[in-house]
Amino acid sequence: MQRPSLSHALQQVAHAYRGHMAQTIREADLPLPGTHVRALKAVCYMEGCTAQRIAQRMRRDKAQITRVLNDLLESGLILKACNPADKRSQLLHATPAGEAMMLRIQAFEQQTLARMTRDLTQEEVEHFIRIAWHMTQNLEGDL
Amino acid sequence: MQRPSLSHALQQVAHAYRGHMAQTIREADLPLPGTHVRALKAVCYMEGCTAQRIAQRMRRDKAQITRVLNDLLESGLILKACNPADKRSQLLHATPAGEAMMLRIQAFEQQTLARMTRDLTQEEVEHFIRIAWHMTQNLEGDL
DNA sequence: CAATATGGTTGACACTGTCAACGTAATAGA
DNA sequence: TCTATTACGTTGACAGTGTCAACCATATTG
Repeated sequence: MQRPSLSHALQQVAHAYRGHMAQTIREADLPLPGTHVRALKAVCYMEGCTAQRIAQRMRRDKAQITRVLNDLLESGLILKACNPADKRSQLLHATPAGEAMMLRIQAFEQQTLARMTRDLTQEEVEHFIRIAWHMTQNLEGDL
Repeated sequence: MQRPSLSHALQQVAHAYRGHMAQTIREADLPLPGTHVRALKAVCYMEGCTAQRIAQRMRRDKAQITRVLNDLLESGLILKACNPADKRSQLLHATPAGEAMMLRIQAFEQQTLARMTRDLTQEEVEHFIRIAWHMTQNLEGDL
């Protein structure tokens, strides 16, 4: 553990991002936890969005996705519709309220991202994203 | 949300790292959650280590640190000793069992980090760490 | 000494994440 | 076609993570 090790740096920045977003959202009286935000984002921006596809995209257990989606459903932010191509699954769509919520949250996210990268160049940020993605791929699959 | 946005990349890589470490440790039958590992690391490598200092370093609530330390105490991995300089606080030390555990876990962590960065240059990793640290700093403090 | 601040503990709670079991529906093979 | 297998979503149970508020004991300051 040198001073800023990779693992430490990773945990800190992820935690800082989560915390900042959570606080921003809380202060705006939008009671929507982080996972819900990410799921709503997926519903808004993925074509033919189903629970399974969200779970794959977020690399999360489908059980968690089910519960999050039910919360969003109860909050009136999304709707489930029959999937004509597969009666087991449901196509997900955002309601107008969901779209509006998404827009507000997007603004907060942009704000957080802007602050986070305020003195970094576009190249540095892209480099960071590329390396993060690379490391994610490297850890994928069985051990 | 372009394809790999900064927030998505960040969440994915942090999640992948956590998951990989957790699985590695679980497969080795070392029932020690991630937070416990990080706290034990702090106890092993910080001079004059107290609960407060761990909380500051990890940027976590001191309540959580208390509980984690009590778990480590019950597992016989650390010891609390009176702090002659301040009777309110306790100096933390790793037991031989704690040191041994730390060594084993360090090996797993090195393994995970090596896999994660296997096709990245030293410069790329250092660049990543520096940017991560920078972003953490940028998000610090009040909103 | 009184007021305040700090280190640590505890209780309560919300959020995150995973596993196993289940019902239903799709699909592949005999 | 009929069965076996696979896939989608749901539910229950549980472990782990993270924070807030209240509290006690000790330090520190005025």
